[in-house]
Amino acid sequence: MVPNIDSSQLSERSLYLFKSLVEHFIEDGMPVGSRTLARDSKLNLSPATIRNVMADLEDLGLLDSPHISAGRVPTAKGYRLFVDSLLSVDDLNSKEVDKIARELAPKDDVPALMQRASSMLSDITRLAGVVMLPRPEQSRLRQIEFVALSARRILVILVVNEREVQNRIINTARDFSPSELRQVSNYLNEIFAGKELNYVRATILDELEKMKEQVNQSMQAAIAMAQTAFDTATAAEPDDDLLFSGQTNLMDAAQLADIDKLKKLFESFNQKRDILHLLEQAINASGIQIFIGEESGYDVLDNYSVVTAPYEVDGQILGVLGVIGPTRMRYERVIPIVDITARMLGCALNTKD
Amino acid sequence: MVPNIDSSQLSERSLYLFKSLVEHFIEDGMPVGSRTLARDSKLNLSPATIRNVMADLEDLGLLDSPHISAGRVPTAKGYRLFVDSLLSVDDLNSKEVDKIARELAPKDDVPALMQRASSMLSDITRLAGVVMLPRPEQSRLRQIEFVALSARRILVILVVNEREVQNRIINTARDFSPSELRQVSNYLNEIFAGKELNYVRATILDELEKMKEQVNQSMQAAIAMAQTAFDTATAAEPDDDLLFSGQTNLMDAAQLADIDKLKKLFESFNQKRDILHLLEQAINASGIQIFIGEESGYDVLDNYSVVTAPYEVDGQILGVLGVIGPTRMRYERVIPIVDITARMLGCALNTKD
DNA sequence: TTTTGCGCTCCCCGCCGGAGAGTGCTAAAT
DNA sequence: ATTTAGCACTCTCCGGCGGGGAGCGCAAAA
Repeated sequence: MVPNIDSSQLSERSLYLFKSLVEHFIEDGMPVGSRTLARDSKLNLSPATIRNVMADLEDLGLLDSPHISAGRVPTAKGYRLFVDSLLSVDDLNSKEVDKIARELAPKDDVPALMQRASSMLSDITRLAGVVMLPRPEQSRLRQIEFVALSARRILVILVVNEREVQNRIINTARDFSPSELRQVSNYLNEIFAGKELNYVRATILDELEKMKEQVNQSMQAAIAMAQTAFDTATAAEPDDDLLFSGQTNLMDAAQLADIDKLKKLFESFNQKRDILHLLEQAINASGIQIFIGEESGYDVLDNYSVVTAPYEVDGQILGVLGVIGPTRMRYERVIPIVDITARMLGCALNTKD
Repeated sequence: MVPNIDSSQLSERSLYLFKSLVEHFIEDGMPVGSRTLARDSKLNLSPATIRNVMADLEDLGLLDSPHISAGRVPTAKGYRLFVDSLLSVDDLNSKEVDKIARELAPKDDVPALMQRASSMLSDITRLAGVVMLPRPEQSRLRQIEFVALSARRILVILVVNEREVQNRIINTARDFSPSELRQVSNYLNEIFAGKELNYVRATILDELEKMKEQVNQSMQAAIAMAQTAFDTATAAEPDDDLLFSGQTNLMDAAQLADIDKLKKLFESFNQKRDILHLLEQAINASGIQIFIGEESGYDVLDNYSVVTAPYEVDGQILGVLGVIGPTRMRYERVIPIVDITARMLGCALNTKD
């Protein structure tokens, strides 16, 4: 892999021209020629000079030409340099900031809030939005309750993280009386409240072992029953952790050959696996993260870019959100939108506690 | 609107030719000419004769030709006649039946089962699958419980229809003691168990009024509190009642102009409104229902057909499922698949009770 | 170092012309 | 009265051709 280009390796003039070229291309999607660039840039240079510069930039792998006489187009590496060193980020339209703030008012439950955030992102950027839900590993058990539905069917309720509620219905081998159930829930709440779900699941059997002599038979059976509840509860949502929206925005300019790539992209949205892995990479890098084209390593993302930002509460990163669109996107607009949406989502989650 | 054609209005020969034409077109998507038809149909007729017949069929509005010299293509009305009177339905490949049966084994909770059914449909038909979740109006309250999370936050649990559980967290104006909560839930369970959710919501205030003198103050407050729970519970899922899958299957042959129509279709999947209305029409017509092209009245569905079947438990229709694809689909395959999936889903829902 | 001039390459578009597929019509055949 | 054969006609779908336009690279001049 050829190394990325650092802006210090290039003359000011080259950088300036490169920047206007990229901006120009992002604007109207056509390969940019030396004439156009000469006309539009304020430097008074002839097309020939600019051709020389562009030839150099092409040698560095920043530009490419679709065919020998067709103007230049930025490569993925070119976009990389552009967003890393040359981008002047827009101030956000205050109307848009207001809109985000309004939509992300902390009035809903968590899933609805996430859904909102995703729709937000896609609406404002006119691209596809994605939100990774807070990772269940960080879920702490707050309270557990049992409700007897009938003799042998018990509803197990897990209150997690102050706000989320999960429940499972369990068919038991024998009856449990209400007082037994109350006893078990008291016992479990005492030991496990505030602990991580995964920890609870892992240790609940050990506990049972330890308690073998101290508690009575029925209690043991009840705890074993509770364990199956945890097993299903913690294992049950491996695929429900990404929220997409606005995929149709990507169908706007899609032409002939693109449709096939787009189909593959949509399919990877459905399978979620690739996108999830990508976002997981972004979760630890604090701040905006940008994956450009094939450099992400996932070839469904060839010609598409992903702009992400983690959202956090009390400095604790809960998840990642972002936007997916063609590499040729208006980064200077998209970046602040993703950024502020992540912040506001953090706020919304915070004030709810 | 021109009336639909009844098969009795046409000669046997016309019908036979029409049928082979439609089958041929469904097979390979190209307009069918008189030569091809003459060759393939077992009748020994010359192309010229067949041209005459086709001209008649075109006059009746069953066929259309893209341009003057391009063979014929069925119109929506043509497809209508085809599926109503001419279709010979395939026996289903037993491997596929097995697959459906296996996937719809009643091991999951209801939402997962529905999701499975939808994926099923799209996988086997290679079209888009859709499942309408059981209508909440038919939900009967089975049990209501309160769990105190903290002084002023109460978790309300509604057990509905034996298997579904809904819950809401309510912030209350004042504290409620556990015993108060138990009192209220006992009271409500006594009165409302087995009643429809909407009925409960509508009458809970009246009840409160009636009881004004008979019960104490705290009880009244508690019931009022419970009402807010019902309001959110019954009003909260107006958009979460359709499950799509396999949309990407529709991107297969989509060409140039189609991409725009397809985008509109996808958008209407997201908004759900139109499709929901359509499926609601199908809920009362028992058995397979087919909407062909623009005859559905929704112009996003121009050039697309929807094949639906209601699914039921104990003769009680719970919802509708189906498949969406181009009008040019293999009805003889799709229809039995939708049919059997609906039946099996009914079974799966049944054995769970 | 920059510009000018020039020749070259390639895309795009419209045009033409022929092949192919299919039609409609008329007149002949059954 | 049907059915068929024959024929002229209409359209689409290439492939080839050619000019215009955009843009490049290179070399020589400024």
